Amino acid sequence: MAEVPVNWCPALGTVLANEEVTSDGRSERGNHPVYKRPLNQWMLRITAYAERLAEDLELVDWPEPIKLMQRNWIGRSEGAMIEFALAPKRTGHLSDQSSDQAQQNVIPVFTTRPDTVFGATYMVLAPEHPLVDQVTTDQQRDAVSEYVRLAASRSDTERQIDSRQKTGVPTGGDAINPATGEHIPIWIADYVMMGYGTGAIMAVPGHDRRDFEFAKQFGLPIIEVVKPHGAPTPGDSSDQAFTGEGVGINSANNEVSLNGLPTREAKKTITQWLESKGRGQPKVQYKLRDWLFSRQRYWGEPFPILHAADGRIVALDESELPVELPEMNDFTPHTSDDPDASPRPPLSRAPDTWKYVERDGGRFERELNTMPQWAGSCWYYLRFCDPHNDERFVDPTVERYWMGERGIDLYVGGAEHAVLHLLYARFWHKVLYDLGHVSTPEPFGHLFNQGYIQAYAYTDERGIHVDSEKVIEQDGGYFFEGRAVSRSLGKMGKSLKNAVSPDDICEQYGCDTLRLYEMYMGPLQASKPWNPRDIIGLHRFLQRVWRLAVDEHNGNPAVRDEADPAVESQLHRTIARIEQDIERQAFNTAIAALIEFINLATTAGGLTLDQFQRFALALAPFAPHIAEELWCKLGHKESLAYEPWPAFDQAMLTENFIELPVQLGGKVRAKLTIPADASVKQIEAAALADAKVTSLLKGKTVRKVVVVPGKIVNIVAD
RNA sequence: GCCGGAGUGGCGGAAUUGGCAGACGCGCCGGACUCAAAAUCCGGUGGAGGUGAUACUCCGUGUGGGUUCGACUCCCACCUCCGGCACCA
Repeated sequence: MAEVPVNWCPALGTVLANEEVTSDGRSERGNHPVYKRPLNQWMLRITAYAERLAEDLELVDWPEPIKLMQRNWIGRSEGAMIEFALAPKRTGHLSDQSSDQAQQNVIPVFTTRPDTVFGATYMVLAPEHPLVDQVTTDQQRDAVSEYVRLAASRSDTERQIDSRQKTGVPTGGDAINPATGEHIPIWIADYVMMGYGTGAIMAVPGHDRRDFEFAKQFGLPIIEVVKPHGAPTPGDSSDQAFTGEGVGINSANNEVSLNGLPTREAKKTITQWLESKGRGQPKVQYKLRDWLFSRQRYWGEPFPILHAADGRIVALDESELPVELPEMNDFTPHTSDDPDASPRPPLSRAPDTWKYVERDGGRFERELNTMPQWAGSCWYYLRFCDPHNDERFVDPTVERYWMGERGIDLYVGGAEHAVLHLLYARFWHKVLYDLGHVSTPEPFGHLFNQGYIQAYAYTDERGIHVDSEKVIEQDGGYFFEGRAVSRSLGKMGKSLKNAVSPDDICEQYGCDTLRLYEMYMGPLQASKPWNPRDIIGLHRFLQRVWRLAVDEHNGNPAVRDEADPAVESQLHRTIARIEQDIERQAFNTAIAALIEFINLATTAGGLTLDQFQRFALALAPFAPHIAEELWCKLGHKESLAYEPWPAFDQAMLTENFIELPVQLGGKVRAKLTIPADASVKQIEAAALADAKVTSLLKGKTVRKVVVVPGKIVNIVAD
């Protein structure tokens, strides 16, 4: 538990994790403004697993973009921690300070480019940095306080929006560059974040874009200490910083020189030297922050924690678990528009019988915050393996059976969970793995990302989204409550107010049709627009199936006695196609195969009982209800769910004769019907003998004949 | 700005390994059935030219180049859209 700056969302009445706040400073759910403010909250130390969370991505079969998003979020960077000593204040009285503070007269910074330390011409502290007060001189105190006050009043979002123009003020204090021994000024500026590294930087304007902009703005010295490989001379006073790797220049003192060293070696050399002087050491830094784990919500797992009157925090005994939520009439969160409203967890209104616990003669108050929704999703997949076990959350044998060698075989989920659920669950799983409760280091062996469903969204003249269900189209424009709105395509959901309830479609067409439509829209991994107009096609398909199978007048099965050979072989082909398509998660083409088959069967005059049974089994994964109904109509008492997948005969898939296109110079000019097993020589002879081909080749010389059996013939002639 | 993904008919999409671009569905057009409509069934449907109709010809997978007998598919450069991150030192 720690008092830390957290993301407070008054409109939701709760605090949120970093991962739940969008880059424009709003809540991921609901799109409400989020404010930073210090609060005492529970945190989970996910940072302790940063290294393994990044590294173990190599163990899993996941889409590369998702792995990349996690790696970026974890943000591992290698560099060095370097200590800059504070110089005695020019006008100050260092002796005034207590020895305690004097010992802390050093500012540690993290840098990925320790090799540029000779070019560090100033330092910058974040406005919130604890040393700001100490380094500031009396002359600068007013300016600094004013800047700090201003920075605090601006939200992160504002800080980002104004980021083009750098701002800052000098503190008047100096630090000593450990490499050059020179005094360099210490500034404060909000382009340095308190939340990353140490909240302070060494500024190397010659080789960092941001430092360069800042130095230009405030006329600070720029020294070049790295030149690009192969560059003849140290650069002129260039108009931008060289941030790449190169060769060290202007970088030597009496003990160490980086001149002539390539960046990689220079880093190593200078870090070793700094370490020998007790001024630094190698360091791996992560962007990942600890996970804010408290919410001011009713619906969340209560913490098994008690607070004593004297402030002590004690955990409940295992025998007292689980803590169940109290019955409450009003469990709504306390929401507000006021950024300064204080969080009031709904459980603060719980009955005293729940809220207070007597123990050893003392009265304890239960923790009133609850866990976020992610707590459940971090381990539900384990519980699903063994849901009725009342001894353990999952039996080890059962866990090994289901979670196998590398976790869940196929986990389907959207990319929006990349740095939320998929990161959190991996973290918990690793903790459980370390504690010996699960057998694999990773929970999800194979991840498949389905695409987003997109839908039209509408914004009014203020750019605010309006309920798309209430938008009407008129004279080629779109209107909401009489006002013109503009249309765009976006991810369907609450934030764009363009969600469509599937209930209406179920109502109108049935859920088999809905299911078919969703699968038929396109590839599972692709984002695709929701277009209700297309639904009718799938509904027609199911109706055609039913009409073909059942006599409309008496409701009896309508089957023929003799199988049509063309239909029979097409059925084998269809089953084979569906098998392959399911294997590669191409449900859209599998359904196309089913439709093609039914179209053929309709034209051919129906199916036999046996054919219909096989068809029903092939249809079942896509339209389970109607397939069951069909199965029943065909005379079965038991569900088809227990039937094996219909077999197909490989021999039925191969044809005796095939049609082979013949190209002349890459353009199809003729078609050949030849035995499927014809040799290359035979195909070539047949192609050259074709009447159309010979007429087109008249007066030309054949240069080359390319024959790809079963595919194509291409004749090159001039 | 950086990192990812994607651009194919009027629309959603197909083309499994470099081998007939546009499967299948929607929409649209025409026909059958009907007093009529709906539903259903049958046929047509990338564009341009061409024909009495059939033939047939040219163009065509975001743009420009390249590799190849052959490119939606591979390579280079660019454009547009979507997603993520964004002063991370």
